[in-house]
Amino acid sequence: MPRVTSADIARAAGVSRTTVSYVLNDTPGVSVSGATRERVRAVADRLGYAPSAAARALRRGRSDLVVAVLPDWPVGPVVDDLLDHLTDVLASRGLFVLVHHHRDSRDLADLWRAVSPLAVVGLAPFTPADASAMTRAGIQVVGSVEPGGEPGTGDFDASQRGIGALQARHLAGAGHPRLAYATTDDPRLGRFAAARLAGFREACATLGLPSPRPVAVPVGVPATAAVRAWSGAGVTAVAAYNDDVALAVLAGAREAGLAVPSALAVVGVDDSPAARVAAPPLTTVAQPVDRQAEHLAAEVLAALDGRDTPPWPSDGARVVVRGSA
Amino acid sequence: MPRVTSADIARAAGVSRTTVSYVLNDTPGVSVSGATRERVRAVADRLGYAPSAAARALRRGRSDLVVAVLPDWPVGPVVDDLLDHLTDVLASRGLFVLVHHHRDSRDLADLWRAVSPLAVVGLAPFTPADASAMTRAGIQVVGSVEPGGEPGTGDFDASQRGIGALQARHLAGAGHPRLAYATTDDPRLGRFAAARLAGFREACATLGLPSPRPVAVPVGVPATAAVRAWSGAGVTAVAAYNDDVALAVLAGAREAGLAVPSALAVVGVDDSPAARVAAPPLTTVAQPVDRQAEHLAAEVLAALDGRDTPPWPSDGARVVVRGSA
DNA sequence: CTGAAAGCGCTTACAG
DNA sequence: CTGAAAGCGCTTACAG
Repeated sequence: MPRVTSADIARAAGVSRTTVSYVLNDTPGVSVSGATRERVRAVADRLGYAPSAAARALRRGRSDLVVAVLPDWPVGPVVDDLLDHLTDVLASRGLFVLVHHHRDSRDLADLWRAVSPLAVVGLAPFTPADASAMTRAGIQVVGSVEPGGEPGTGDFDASQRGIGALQARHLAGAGHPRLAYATTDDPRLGRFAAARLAGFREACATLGLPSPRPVAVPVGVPATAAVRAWSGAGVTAVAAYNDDVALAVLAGAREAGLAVPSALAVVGVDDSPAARVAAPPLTTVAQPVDRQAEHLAAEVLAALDGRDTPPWPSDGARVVVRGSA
Repeated sequence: MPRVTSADIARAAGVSRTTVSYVLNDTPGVSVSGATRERVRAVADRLGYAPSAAARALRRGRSDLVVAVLPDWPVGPVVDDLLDHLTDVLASRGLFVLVHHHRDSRDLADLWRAVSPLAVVGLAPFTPADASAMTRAGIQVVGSVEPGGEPGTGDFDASQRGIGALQARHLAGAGHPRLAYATTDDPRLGRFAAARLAGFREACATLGLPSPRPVAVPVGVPATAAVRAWSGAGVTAVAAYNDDVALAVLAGAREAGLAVPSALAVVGVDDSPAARVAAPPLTTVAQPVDRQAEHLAAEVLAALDGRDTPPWPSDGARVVVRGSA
């Protein structure tokens, strides 16, 4: 069966397509008699009419879509929250958020052949090439772009580094002279983990502490060997890439018979539910997801309205002190 | 600046729009001279041409989009994996998967005004109304539909119930005569949690055990009171909605001074990294995400090709026995 | 081997 | 208050 179009509605309702459009879109400033309105709606309903998104977008010259591009690594619970929030905020402007899991190796350009979003939100920095291609295609780009393709710059990386620095300062503030860093063994997390580590090491340097080499700790298995090695090297505190890694360190300490936090202090990132009920409860870094989401939404709205983008919320992450450090 | 169109390319390259389309789409069966091909591509590149997805879709009568609709509740780590996988598999057919976090209250119909997917994958059952509206709009619907709007039927619910049943059988098999069920306190999880609970209670009945009333256990805080109540009522084993809830029960047992599993056995769902390194390591139910994703992809492909949909993988979830039960 | 033309389904000035 | 017509940008039969 062929698709039901607005012409079908018009014919069946005995009006023009113009009127159908006016009624179905509640176009302001036009007056259509109540009876006609009702008839058009009834017919549309009866025929199961669904307007063509493609035709709408083509004619209007824009869509109501915002695409959020997720990076090539496991994002963790924080990002899901963030996307939910973003969806809610943009919904109030009639926009729909669609998320693309950018795991495959295809070029983003291919995606834009399939969908024309009004704006794109990057949860990880875009390459300059991707960013300029999108801009030229008339898509608003929100989220950071690596200037010159070099990591380590931009708001996004800055905020990640801030997290690492927070961990270092907390641990140093508790009097630990020798820190370790437990990073992830997931290769996809490369640059994300790198930013947190970099912030951690910079802070160590600033504090006059030795900058540790990172140790890769797989999640879901007790990091017993790593804990023993640290213990042997005089390390009394370790910062982890995230809570899952921190939990693996905690389990390693348990296996190795090291008391936490007296013999080994541990601090994670994410403030996950599991971290809150660990033994001992995990000290961790919490990111203000709500504020981040609101900021992202504000950036999208600003870009669409041609206003200047608001500055990043500065005082974002904070240490949640619990039992482990 | 106005959008660059294929007409601009044609003009600049001194060819017709037909030729531009042939070259840029690598249309098979047409022969365009190598020189022309090169020139067209060069011009398109120089001008930063990006074809209009809307026009393409309108003309072709279909898009290359598959929208996955996430339900109104926190999905957990399993679903992220599943979506990544689905994205990969469908990419090999030139399809793009876009995820919609269906948290807002808007009708799905509104979404279809903004985007016309080829198919929609529901990670939770669709209402019959939504399903039929999508079908009438020419969208292939994959994933279960509630027949008559009643929960509890369909492949999806069946598989969720299987999880609850698995927990009950495992606990009963270990000789526990009196079981408890710890459900989530998240109101959004309503029917999802309900399906697991229903499966659990049915299995209890079949096994001749009393069917417990569920107790809501918030995640991230030790469920000490709940544990004490169970203990006082002679309960020696509890099944949890998921690992986060199970971890909260574990923490409650710790606080209440109950040894796990000897005084209280606990079994979760998800096989999360945190569960694997808990103290004691959590016994849990693992779902075969890869197989589920492959099945979902197969369903989409079958729907698009007009073939019959393959049956659900039957032997899905399994208990991973660790230290807690 | 290449081009002129039709048409996908909508919205919106414009004319009555 | 309502309708005829143009045009968004593409692809693809069709004609040369």
